[in-house]
Amino acid sequence: MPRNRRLQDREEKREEILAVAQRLFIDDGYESTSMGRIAEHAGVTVNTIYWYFRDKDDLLIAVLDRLLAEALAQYATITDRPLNERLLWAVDRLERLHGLVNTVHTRASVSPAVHTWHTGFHELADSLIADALRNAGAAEADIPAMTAIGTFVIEGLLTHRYDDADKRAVIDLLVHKLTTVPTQA
Amino acid sequence: MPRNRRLQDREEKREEILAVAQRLFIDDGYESTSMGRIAEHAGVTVNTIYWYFRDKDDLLIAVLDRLLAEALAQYATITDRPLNERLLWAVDRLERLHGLVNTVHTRASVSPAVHTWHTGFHELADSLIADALRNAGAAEADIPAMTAIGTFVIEGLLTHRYDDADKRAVIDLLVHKLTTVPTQA
DNA sequence: ACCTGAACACCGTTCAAGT
DNA sequence: ACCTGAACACCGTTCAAGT
Repeated sequence: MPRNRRLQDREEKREEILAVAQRLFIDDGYESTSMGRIAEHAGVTVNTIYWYFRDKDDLLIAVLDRLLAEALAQYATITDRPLNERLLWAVDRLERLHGLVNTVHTRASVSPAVHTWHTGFHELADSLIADALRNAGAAEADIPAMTAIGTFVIEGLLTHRYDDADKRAVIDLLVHKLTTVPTQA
Repeated sequence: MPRNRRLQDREEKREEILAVAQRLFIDDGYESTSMGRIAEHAGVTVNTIYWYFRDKDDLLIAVLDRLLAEALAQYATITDRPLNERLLWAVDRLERLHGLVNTVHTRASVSPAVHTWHTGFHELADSLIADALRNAGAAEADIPAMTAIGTFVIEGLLTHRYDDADKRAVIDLLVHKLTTVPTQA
């Protein structure tokens, strides 16, 4: 089957470039990683990368999709844990990627493709957080604003570095304040 | 007074470059603004910029200090307003600069000078928010975590675009939840 | 279909040379 | 002290040419 063999080779090569790009983007940062270095580590010429990917942002999006799929698969295994545990898990899980969070924000303002990915990502993240808040008993009217706050706190904990105790304190306080009914002091 | 004349000229030239850089950084973004375009708009050669500033990050920091001083001066005039009004003011005031927020985060991981500026900025912002929370009657033990949450929500509202009604909803909910004493539902 | 060598336009930065 | 012309090493991307 030459047709299948070909297709598999193509997929393998693409995957290899992707794996190299992912490692370099995470370890050294998107900006500090030149197409030349990716090519070098993958054992190809720069132009070859452009055969498999439209441009550097397209490569970034492919890496992001790869990471997102992996994270979602893992998240599915802990959906029964309490809300604060799940948020802490998400922050710990995504902490290695904090550089990419910034990169997405930066590139989204320049690349329409990254902007689209970013929008889609937040729709997904928002629906996950909204579901979690509903399960934790939050008032329906407050869900959209609460979801935004949850997203911002996760992003904030990712992009600014906090130690484990502080992360837990922030998340516990947030969940406690958001999911209990307030009465004026 | 040739000495003073000289000093004034120098200060004027520096200010002119700075003003051009600030406008271009805000309007077009830090990455999209080349040193060449700044020089062109300021009517000098690229090398001249390097006479007044160490490098592009140093220029960025000078712009940030300029913007911060201006914002702080304006903030001083509204310190008597309630907490949610002040937070909303800050978001509206800084919204034009949302691109620079990202830029600071990106450059902080590459330039030690920007990293130092970013750290100093957050110390200042944290102390302002902590004071505001104390005045609003927040429990002392919760202040650090609350301050982090406040910072993250402001940054989130800046970097993701929300319309006025949504911004207000998020801030009002946040302030309400943080500054009232909760009791279990 | 897949890959390359060589070029393109651009970038931030430097340096010897001028005044 | 201040400014320039010209260069440097690098960047993402393209293209004609090969197989």
